[in-house]
Amino acid sequence: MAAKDRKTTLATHLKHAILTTARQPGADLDEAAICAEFGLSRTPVREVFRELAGLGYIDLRDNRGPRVADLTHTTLRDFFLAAPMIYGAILRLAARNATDVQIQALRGAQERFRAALRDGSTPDRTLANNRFHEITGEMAGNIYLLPSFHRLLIDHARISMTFYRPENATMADSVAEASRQHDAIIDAIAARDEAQSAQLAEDHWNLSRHEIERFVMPTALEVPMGQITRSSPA
Amino acid sequence: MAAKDRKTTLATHLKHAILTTARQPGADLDEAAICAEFGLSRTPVREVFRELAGLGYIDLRDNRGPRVADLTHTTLRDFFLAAPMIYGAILRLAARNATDVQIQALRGAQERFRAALRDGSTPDRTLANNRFHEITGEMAGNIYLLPSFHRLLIDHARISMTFYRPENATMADSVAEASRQHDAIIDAIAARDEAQSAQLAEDHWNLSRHEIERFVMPTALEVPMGQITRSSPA
DNA sequence: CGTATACATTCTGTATACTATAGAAGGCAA
DNA sequence: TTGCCTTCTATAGTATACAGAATGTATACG
Repeated sequence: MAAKDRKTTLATHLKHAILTTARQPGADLDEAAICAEFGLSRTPVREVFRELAGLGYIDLRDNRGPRVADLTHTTLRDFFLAAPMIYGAILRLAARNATDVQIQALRGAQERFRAALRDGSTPDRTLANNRFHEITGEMAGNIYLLPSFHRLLIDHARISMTFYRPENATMADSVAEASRQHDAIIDAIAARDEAQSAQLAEDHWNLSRHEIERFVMPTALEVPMGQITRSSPA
Repeated sequence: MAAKDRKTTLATHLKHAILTTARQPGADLDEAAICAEFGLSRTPVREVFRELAGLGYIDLRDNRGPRVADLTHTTLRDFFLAAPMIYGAILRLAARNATDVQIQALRGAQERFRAALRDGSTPDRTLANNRFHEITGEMAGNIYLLPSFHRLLIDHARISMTFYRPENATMADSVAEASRQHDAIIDAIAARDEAQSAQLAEDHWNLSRHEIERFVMPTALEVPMGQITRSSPA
């Protein structure tokens, strides 16, 4: 019995570590080390690897250790193309199909998100936000859209790690605005207002896109030539 | 070396068998039997199971044997909602991103599809058609859309098995029309005409949808009451 | 005669031992 | 000295044995 628990623990640990970039994109996963750390033999560990690979968290290569899924400028471009469409569809369907129980779950997730904004760490905020959107996916309940949606959420979370770190007033404003949008999304879903829900998906995406653009193209350092010691994070 | 080949053989065998409904939706997979048939021990077989589960071919349940992914009225409803959007996006991106090599590959796939229509079996046609569309997915090359696209293709293939069996003139016409649409799709992609490509996706989907509707709601048997011996296939 | 419980059998899950392969390092030859 | 080939080592992959869970059947009791 304990073994199955350890296996689940490992899977959720890896998911969280990858979503929060505690394990960074492209990082190698050491099978032996993980076996030791979680008290599992190689077989179940490898099965977890395959499972996470199917979900898009990690990449498997033949005769080589698995790696955390990469996150490059190419994938980011794909992300910008796919996200608005999928997010819109998911929230529209969420408004159409959500059950009362799910709406309560979404309210709970938003409560935890707000709590994380108040007094949580950056990973806490990212995971809470991720959970909120995962629930909207469960509400939509379309088995064909969910796999793409989940992959988008994975990379959205990883990018978010940079901007749920409210280092300045602008970011703090954005995060507060995102939280307000979450509330509006809950209301639209509860009211079964598909059009409004889709509109909010677009708004929420635009806000996020703004942050992502700032992540990709950060404002240049305003330092006179010759004084720069390190370039801005890629 | 041979073992890895057998593993690959098993994976492709299962994929084909599931796509062509040789293994029917919901059917149990007997681990021991498959081990014996493909000369593999349980470990690699189970890894293949997990891989196929990630791709959407089969479902895994705890402490129970795996099953071929189900195909019910619920999933069919999801299919109708998601397919037009994803197919449209994929073909639009295919027109945008296709390389010359890929276009040649698509031409080859269409050639094989035509050959299968001429003198192939129903599974041959289904697999050839599946391959054609898989290549369009490769052309689009958007890692976030592909997982959903692949799941749609799996179930599209399984449904197609009923209507690539040209039992009457209407079906034969539809299949011929589908083939012509494939040609048009190749032309649109080669011409980098995104709008035309998206339009053809919609046309192609509508044709397919027509067949699927006939699959779901077959025309009632025109037999006087009291003479019916067996109902039409579900 | 029906139902419930206990036991047995079968199958899923895990651990460990063994095999194969890829990468690295060192040696030999040019 | 450098380039290539060979060998060695570390790691991925496979097989098998063992443990545990679930289901089905049989028997006993109500």
